[in-house]
Amino acid sequence: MTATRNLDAGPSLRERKKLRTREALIGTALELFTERGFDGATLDELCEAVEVSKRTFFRNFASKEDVVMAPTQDMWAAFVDELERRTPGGDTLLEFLQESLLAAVDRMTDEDWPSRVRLSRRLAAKTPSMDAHGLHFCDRTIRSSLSTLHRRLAFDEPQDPRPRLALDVLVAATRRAMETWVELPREPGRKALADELRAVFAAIPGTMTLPAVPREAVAGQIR
Amino acid sequence: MTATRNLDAGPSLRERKKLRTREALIGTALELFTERGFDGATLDELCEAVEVSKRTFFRNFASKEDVVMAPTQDMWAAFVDELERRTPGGDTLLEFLQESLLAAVDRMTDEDWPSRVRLSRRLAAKTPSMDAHGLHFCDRTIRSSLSTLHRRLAFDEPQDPRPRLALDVLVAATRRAMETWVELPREPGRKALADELRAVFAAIPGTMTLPAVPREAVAGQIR
DNA sequence: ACCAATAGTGCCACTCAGTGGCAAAAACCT
DNA sequence: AGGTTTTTGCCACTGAGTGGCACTATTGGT
Repeated sequence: MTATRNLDAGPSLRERKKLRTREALIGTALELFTERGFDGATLDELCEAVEVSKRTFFRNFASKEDVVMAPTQDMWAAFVDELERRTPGGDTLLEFLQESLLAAVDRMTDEDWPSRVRLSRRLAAKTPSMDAHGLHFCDRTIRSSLSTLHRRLAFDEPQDPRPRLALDVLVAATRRAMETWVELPREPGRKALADELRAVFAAIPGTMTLPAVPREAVAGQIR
Repeated sequence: MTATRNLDAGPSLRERKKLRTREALIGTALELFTERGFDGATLDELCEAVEVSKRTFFRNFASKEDVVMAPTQDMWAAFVDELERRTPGGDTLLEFLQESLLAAVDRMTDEDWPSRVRLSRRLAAKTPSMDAHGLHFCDRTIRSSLSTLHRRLAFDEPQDPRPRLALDVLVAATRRAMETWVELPREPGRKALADELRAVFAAIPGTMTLPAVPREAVAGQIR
């Protein structure tokens, strides 16, 4: 008479097992690709290392790029979720988005999330197709967030491009913050990433008014 | 005694021939993919239609996506070129970037550039891998523009994220403008695109201060 | 007009990402 | 235990992209 788990929750054995192979695929992929390069290792090799069929890989991930992007995607998923839950505190939309993203980063409690993101971003920097995949995922996140915003917030006109631009600014700032965070020495964690994010966020308003000052033209003059 | 074309310029016969097959590939690709879908037509079919070997295709374009993106890429290349040539008129960086982009659009004099871009963008909207490719190209453009800006303009600190954010904003605004331009009726031309761009550019400053107003919470309340 | 150098092309075989179908196995629920 | 469902493995297949080599066309010099 095995205990029925109708209501008492807890993920089923099946689900845990699936999660475990998923995690194994992500971890091994990051190791393997970091070691031999994204193009230097084939999917067959990865699947052999994890002892899983290629078919199973594609039931977990949409593409070879996808598995590497998983850590970053977790963060963006949490961000969208935060947008869904939080109520804006009477400030500007941009501040609301920033708070939501910081909250999302704060939810990435998995111990080796930072190091995985770092490996992932470094790979993306070297592999065009992976970077493209990441960009496209950001774009999908923007669209999904946009519909959430339109559902939960009140805007004057439905065609206003400003909410969308605000999301683009947020994503750009985040990418920028990650870029510098990845290069930081001593493998910093979530906290340091949050600091980088706040620093870039603080620079946003000044972006609009930044003057364009040409370098002394004479300096380049001949003779 | 064939005329030697040492100095008298003009593209050589070889170059013109190459250009012609390149144009043929772009035009036929847009037709074919629009008709049967990006994934519905294979490269072999395209090559057969243009009477060119697949090998030749890949000498002209880096990927299947690349050929479709060519028209948009032309515009961004002109933009980078404008950044190189123009001198900022004492305004803000963002205005300088906007002027440069409008100038680039103005240089797209090829008669069927607008319709090609339209087809291209519509395909990208339906094909994730193509959209990703386009995004990645925008990112490459940003990086290239950034180094041009750092060379030609004077910024206080080299690590300042604001120039980069400004470029991100420009690209986001441009994508947004194109999105609505593509959906316009009656197949408008460059002029209409410039108008859309100006409209979105005008909305940029307001993006920073756009308030986040929650929809009446009671509306969603149960009972 | 002819020739040597060079750029561009076609063809062929190959690797590898990604997909569909079906049968085997594992986990689930009485 | 037994019947159901979910997950996996295997196999064959399509199609993108690459490398190599021989072939042709263009070019510039003589």
